[in-house]
Amino acid sequence: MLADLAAHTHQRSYAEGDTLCHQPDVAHTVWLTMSGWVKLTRETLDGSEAVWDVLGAGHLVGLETLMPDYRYTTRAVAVEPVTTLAISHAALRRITESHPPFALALLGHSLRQQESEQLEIEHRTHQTAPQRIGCFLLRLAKAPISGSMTLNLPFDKGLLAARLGMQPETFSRALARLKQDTGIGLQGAQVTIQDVAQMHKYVCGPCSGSYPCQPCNIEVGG
Amino acid sequence: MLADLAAHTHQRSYAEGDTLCHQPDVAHTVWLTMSGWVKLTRETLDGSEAVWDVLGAGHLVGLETLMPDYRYTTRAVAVEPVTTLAISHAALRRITESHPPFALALLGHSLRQQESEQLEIEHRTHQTAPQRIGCFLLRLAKAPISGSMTLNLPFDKGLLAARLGMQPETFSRALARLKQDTGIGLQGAQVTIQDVAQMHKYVCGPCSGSYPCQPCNIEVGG
DNA sequence: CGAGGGTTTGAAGTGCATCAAATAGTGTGG
DNA sequence: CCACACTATTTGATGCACTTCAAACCCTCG
Repeated sequence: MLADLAAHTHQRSYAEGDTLCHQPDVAHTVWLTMSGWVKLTRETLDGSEAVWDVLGAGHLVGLETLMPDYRYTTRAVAVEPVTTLAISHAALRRITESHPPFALALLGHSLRQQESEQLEIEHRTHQTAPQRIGCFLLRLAKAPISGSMTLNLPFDKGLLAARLGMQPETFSRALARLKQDTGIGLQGAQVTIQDVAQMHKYVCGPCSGSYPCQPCNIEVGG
Repeated sequence: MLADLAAHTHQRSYAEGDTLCHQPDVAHTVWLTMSGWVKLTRETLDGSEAVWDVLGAGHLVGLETLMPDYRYTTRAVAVEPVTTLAISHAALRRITESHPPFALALLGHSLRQQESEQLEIEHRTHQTAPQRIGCFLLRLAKAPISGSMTLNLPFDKGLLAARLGMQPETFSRALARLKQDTGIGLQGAQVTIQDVAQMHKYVCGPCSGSYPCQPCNIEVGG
C-alpha cells in the first residue's frame, strides 16, 4: 500500500507567490507540505479575498476534495519557497477506498481538524485582538507551562493579521497592547515572552480548550 | 453489518433540559437525532457557557469521540422533547474499524462537517448581525432562488441569538434592522421573507459559499 | 538616492456589548 | 377567569473594540 502511494507521489517545489490550486477547480492533486508556508484563501461573493489559514510543514492541502464534487474549496498560494509531496488525487481516492486503515487514519485526521476549527471559532468569537495574538504566540512556540522564551514571527505582520482575522492596523495596536499588558519584548519580528504562565492566564480565559491548545495548524514538523 | 449496527442501537427519548452528554466525559454513546432540537455548549475556562450549535433532526452527536481520547468535546442538552437513536460507542468503533464502506461514509460526513464549520467561521468573522440572521433564515427555509415565503423561528430568540454568536439585545435590534433593510414581515416567531433573491443579495456578499449555502446544521429531516 | 511595500500612528466612525429598565408574554394558583 | 410571578423580549443610554481613512515613518532594494 505504501509502495502504491509512493508510486503516485512526487516531490514538488513552489516559489513565493506560486499557486498550488484554485478555488473551484476539480482536484488533481493533494499536497503534504514539507517546508515553507502556504496561504489558504477564499474569494467572497463581493469580490474580496479572505485568508483562511496559513499552513506550515506537515499539513494536508486539498483533502476536502476526497468527497464529491471533488473540488478545491480554497485557493492555496506559497507565501515563501515551499516543498511538498504532491499526491495524485485519483490514487489517493483509490487507496482510501481500498485500504481501511488508511481511511481510518484520514477519518482521524479529519476529526482532529474539525476540533481545530471549532477552537478557531471560539478564538474569533470570544477572544480580543491582543488575546488572539498571544494565543497564536503560545501555540507557535509550543510553549511549556511556565518560564520565558523568545521566538520569531514566522511571516510578515500583514499576513499574520489576516490569519488572525483582523486588520493590519489593529494587529499593530493589539501587539502594542499585548506588550503593555503582559510585558512581552518586541524587536522587529522577534518576540520575547517573559512569563508563559502569565500569558496563558491573559489569553485562554474565553476558550474551552485545555492548555496547551493542542489543535493548532501552525506547527513546524509533524 | 447493518444488523450488527442495529443490534447496538436503541431509540431513546429525552425531555426538555435533559443532558445527553457532558463535556469531558469518556464516550459511551453516539446519537443520531430523529426529532427535536439539541443544544451543544462548551464551558470556557473563565466559567461561562458558550452555545456551539443547535442541531435538528438527522445529525450525529458525539462523533468526535471516535478518536482518542474518546471524550466528548461538548455538552449536549435537549432544548425540547427529543428522540434519538443511541448507538453504542464501542460498537460504532468496532464497525467503523471493520467495515471500510462505513468508515468512508463517516469520512465523508466529517469532511462535509468541516466545510460547514469553515462557513461558520466566515459568517462570524465577516457578516454583520442582521446578515447573520438573514443567512440563518435562508438556510432554515431551504429557500428557493427567488419568490417569497413564510416561516417560524424554530426555538426561542435568546437561544437563536446565542447560536448566532450575539447577545439577545443585539439579536432584537438586528432583527428590526433586517426588517427595515429588506422589508421582512415580523409577527412574533413568524417571519415572512418578501423577496428571497433580495435577501440573498443583502446577506451573502461577505461569504465565499455558493448559494444556497449548502452546509448548514439547521436542517429538519435528513 | 529614490521608489515602494511594510508598519505604525492619528482621528473619526460603526457595530456590538453592557447595564438598566420598560414591556410583552406565559403559566400558575386562587 | 383574573391577578400574580416569572421569563422572554424590547428599548434606551453608554462604552469599548475594531474598522476605516489618512498620513507619516521605516526599511529594503534597485
